[in-house]
Amino acid sequence: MSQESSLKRTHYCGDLRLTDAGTTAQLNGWVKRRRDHGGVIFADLRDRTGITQVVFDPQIDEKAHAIADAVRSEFVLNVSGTVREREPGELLLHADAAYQKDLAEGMLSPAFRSLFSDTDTKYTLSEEIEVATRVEGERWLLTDVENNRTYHIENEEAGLIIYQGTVNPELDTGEIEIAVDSLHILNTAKTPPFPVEDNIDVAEDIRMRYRFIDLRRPEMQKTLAMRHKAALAARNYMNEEGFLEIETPILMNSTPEGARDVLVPSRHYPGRFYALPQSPQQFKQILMMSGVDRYFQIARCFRDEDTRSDRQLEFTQLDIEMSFADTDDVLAVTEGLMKRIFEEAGDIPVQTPFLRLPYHESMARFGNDKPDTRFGMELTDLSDVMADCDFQVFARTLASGGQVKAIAVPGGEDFSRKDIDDLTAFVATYRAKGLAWVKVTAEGFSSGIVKFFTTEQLETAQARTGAQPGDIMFFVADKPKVVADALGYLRLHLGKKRNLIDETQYNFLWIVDYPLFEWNEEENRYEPFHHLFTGATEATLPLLDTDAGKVQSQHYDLVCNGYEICSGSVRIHQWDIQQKVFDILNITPEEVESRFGYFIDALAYGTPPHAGIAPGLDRMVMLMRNEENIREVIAFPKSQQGLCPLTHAPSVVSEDQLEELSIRVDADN
RNA sequence: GGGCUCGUGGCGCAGUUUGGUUUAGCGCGCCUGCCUGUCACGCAGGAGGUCGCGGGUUCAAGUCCCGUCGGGCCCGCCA
Repeated sequence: MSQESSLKRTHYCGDLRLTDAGTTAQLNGWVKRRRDHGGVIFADLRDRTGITQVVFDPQIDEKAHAIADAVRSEFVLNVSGTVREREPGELLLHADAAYQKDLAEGMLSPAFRSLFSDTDTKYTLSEEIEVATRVEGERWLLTDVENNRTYHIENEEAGLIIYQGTVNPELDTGEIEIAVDSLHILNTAKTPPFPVEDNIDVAEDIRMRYRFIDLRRPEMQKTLAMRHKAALAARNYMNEEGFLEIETPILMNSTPEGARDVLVPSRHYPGRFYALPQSPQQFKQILMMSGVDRYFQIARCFRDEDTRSDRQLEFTQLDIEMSFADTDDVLAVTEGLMKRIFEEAGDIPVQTPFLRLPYHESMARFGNDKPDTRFGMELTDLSDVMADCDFQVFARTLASGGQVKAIAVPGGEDFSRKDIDDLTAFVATYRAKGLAWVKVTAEGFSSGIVKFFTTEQLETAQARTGAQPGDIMFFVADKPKVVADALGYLRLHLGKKRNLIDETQYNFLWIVDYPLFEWNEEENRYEPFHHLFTGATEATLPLLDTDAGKVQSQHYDLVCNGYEICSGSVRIHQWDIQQKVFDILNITPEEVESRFGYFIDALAYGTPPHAGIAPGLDRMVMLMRNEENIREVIAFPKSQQGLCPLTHAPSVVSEDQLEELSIRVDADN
């Protein structure tokens, strides 16, 4: 047998079960931990599927045992041997469920101790006892440190069941082990900077610097596998629905609209640059003009803007476009896609169709267009009742065209002065100048500002916010945008902080009926609310000529648990309407020609009505994995400053390379 | 572009407020030895630190000041 074939594994480390006992098996993997008992050595062998305990016993193979002496964490091993049943958990005794308290507190009562010694004096517990809770209220591991003995305790209907044995109920493979008769150390390893296990407390930059070790952790392997499954589910679904996967260029033209482009210098054309796609928007529309009918692509997109915990310089979208389709068609396909991905990759049941919420209603009730609807605390408008109140902050704001809105926080009566100060600082980041509050107590309203309001005003506030005795009402008075931001983010902040959110819930929600244009106060002109090629609803199309601000677009966003996960629209496919949009936006024919010439030209050669959408893969995986940080679901993410912690990209290039590109670097920057 | 925050053995932290009894401490990990049933093994012993970097104040700086680099969160930005 060649070396290569002799190392071929028969199973993955997570595969073996009791039914395999008696057979032989060969495993490859990394050593999670080695436990040397002098006479016998245990090691937990890990690969991406799980862990199997391997035993090096000199009575089985003296040579393997001798080699195992040198084995350390993260060594790469090949082992073969017999799959052996572990000693089953020997039932030791039953105990009353009342002893749960002993276990929870880790302080064993004399009565609990005597249970052990009454069974058999050899089980007498020493003074040094460690209790580890495996599952709260259900399973514990009790270790008698001095006697070096371990007991598994389970809470079942009959009470606590205590057993002793070598089965490890924590491992899927815990009923067997491998009695090793042959060991090859395939490679040694330096001591890892942190242990390869879940729930480690290690700074993110350390994890990123050693990402190849970090990714070995079971949770990370799970994420990588889920990401793969999500992409696979999407591909299969789109294929079944008749979509063609087509690649579009990574090197394309810079578009001055929108986010900053990531630029790539051209060697053939000094001073000219390619841009990496912010999305394949124009190409996918051209594919519709090209008769492709239904297109999709798992597309890498690039936006050179500062990152956030849910934003990266490069990210992945499931880019979709379909011809002869309207809003309902796109939403239906997307709902099916979400159902398929979340159920297949995340094992998360999804009910379709999704609710549709008009943009203005979302803004009014939640302060933004990506509401987390897993909890209440909705925003309520009090502008009408507060207009003639004696609280000058409110009255003056309202007199100058502002707004007063409020939310009620359940159980917020216990907020201290400092809590409220902290929350005031929190809303200040959204430019709110203050945060007024009134507590609702059993005795009535309580706050320094109660005297400025009539009872009727406060009762109306209570009725509208739904505040109950024991709650607190927070008010913000300002320009509508500030009120929406401040209270919207305060709602989210408190929802998380006060544990009002059911983490197991997935609330999918369409946001629809967006305006087509947004008025830019400073520059005194309209701007596209989304992009230049978004179509208008048929009903509001005539307003293009009369009142552009009131035109509704055929744009839609899909929101889940506070994250925008898809964004799309029915596109403009008629030249005359596109022209009107350019006119309203004051884009001159010369500009149109130079920026979108090819696109406008194509539009005139028989463009079918078409519509599309782009679900964000990263955010979907974040949601399914319950992660709040996008870096957790990307194999090799960049830091907040856009650096690759592993390769240190971007890097300085040679003078020769720069010269070829006709680029001179300003050394001061 | 801006605000906040962190940086102390391999990792996680304490010490910095008010400069000096701290020889910079603790837990984990690591190394050596012992141990045949552990799975967070145990026991005994041991090694390991330019306190991010540079400058300054001072008799004296991990601690105070200035600058700088790096990580994170957020605002702006992200059609």
